[in-house]
Amino acid sequence: MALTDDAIDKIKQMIISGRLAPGDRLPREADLATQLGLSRNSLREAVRALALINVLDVRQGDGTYVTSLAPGMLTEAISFIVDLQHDGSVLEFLEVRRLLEPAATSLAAYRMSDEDVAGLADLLDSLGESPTLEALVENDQEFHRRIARASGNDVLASLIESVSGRTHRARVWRGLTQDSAVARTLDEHRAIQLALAQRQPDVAQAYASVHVAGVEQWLRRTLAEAGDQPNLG
Amino acid sequence: MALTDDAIDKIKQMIISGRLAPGDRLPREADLATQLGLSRNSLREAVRALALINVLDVRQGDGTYVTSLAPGMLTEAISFIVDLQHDGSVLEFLEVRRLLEPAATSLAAYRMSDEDVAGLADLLDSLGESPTLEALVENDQEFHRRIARASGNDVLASLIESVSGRTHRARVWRGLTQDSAVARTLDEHRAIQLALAQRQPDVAQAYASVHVAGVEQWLRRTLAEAGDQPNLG
DNA sequence: GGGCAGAATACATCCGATGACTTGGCTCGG
DNA sequence: CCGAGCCAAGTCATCGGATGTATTCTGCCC
Repeated sequence: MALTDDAIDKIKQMIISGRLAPGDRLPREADLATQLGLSRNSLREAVRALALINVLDVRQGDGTYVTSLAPGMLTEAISFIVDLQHDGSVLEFLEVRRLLEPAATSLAAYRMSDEDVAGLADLLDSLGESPTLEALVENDQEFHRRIARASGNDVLASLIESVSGRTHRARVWRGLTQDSAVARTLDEHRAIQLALAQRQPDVAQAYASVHVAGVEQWLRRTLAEAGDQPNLG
Repeated sequence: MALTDDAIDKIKQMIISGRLAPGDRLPREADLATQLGLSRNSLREAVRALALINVLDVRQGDGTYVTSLAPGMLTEAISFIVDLQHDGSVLEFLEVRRLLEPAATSLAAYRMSDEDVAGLADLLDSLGESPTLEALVENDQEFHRRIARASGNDVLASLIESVSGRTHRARVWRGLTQDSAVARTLDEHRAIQLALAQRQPDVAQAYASVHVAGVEQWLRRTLAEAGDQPNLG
């Protein structure tokens, strides 16, 4: 079907060409439809599709706007797609995460501000003695999110956040079934934070590698033992 | 707006839960609309949005199907989003590519079949003596695509393909403005192929790093000299 | 058995109408 | 003069139905 797809492409081109800048408001549905030579319904399908991947922001009663288009917007969109991957590819996502996370951690050792490094320690402290598994995983995600952001590369941070979401359930599962996992996670977080504080990129990177590889190895072993995959959902 | 968004989410959940498996055909628009309790128009918006990111495959006169959902489908969807990033983030994409590409090349040194390694040599040979810039870039992309695929990690391959698309224009630009770039690219490709053939992961990885870093450094220098960004479009 | 015409099926597109939400201005009381 | 609340305009949300178009299947004809 050419018509609606054309519309999607035209809007995309308007943005790429700069005719529509981030924050700009689009013409009314009716006007834009006329402009592009199609009906309002067809245009709406195009707009909806672009809104799903966060390119457009539709506000009822107000209008439709172009989003910031910052790399950060990649996260949600990619996460949506990533959610649909089957469990069979969790290992692949973990493998990718093992490539990205240490790199980001290394960069963060150079670039993270002293305040933010201290903030990481506070974050870890906030967990208390015997946190719930839920709180732990939440804390885990926030810890890595902050480090990814501190890498100074928004694209990298977005990708990490996206693929991490996919491995989330695996981490919960591990916490439930492997007693030592919780303590080990906490220890490794401490070690990473310390390396960041001491501005040792290589050490921070190594700990990050170990950290992700731990989950990966556990999952590999679990899958091999079980003979098939655990229900990660 | 809850209604259409709900529909998107419901379809997504049907897929995640397994009620809709890859390859399955969805009920007719009218039926599904009734099932989900909304009008055909609204449903169509939801379907269109999911089709844009390759989750659904709509065939006029036939029906709507769930795609394979293989990690490979990530590529097109992510590329679409990546296309919309502004030139300012090209460096960030290159930085990420510099993380992923060497890793994939290293893996390929272990996993690529002998035939495929030989095929890489053929691919490079096919360029001839003095290729056009267009042919070179095309050849360049195919070369890296094959290596990425050979990593055995489809998620990794998809991500590489996505971010590489974004750096494509930068590479063309470099070929146009830096005389030595063409010869250097060819040399580095040869070196990577050779390392793969000799099953030297570390060497292959190093050359891949150098290869990407070359573009990156050139772009950094160019941006610094120009004081602003070249028009990469 | 093969090919073609036509029916059946399903998506594509459009139109017009009505509802719902947001914003901003305007009125009115303090 | 200022603020609260009301009101109207603008815009998207949703619907139902009608018509066009592409694909597939079926059955007839050769």
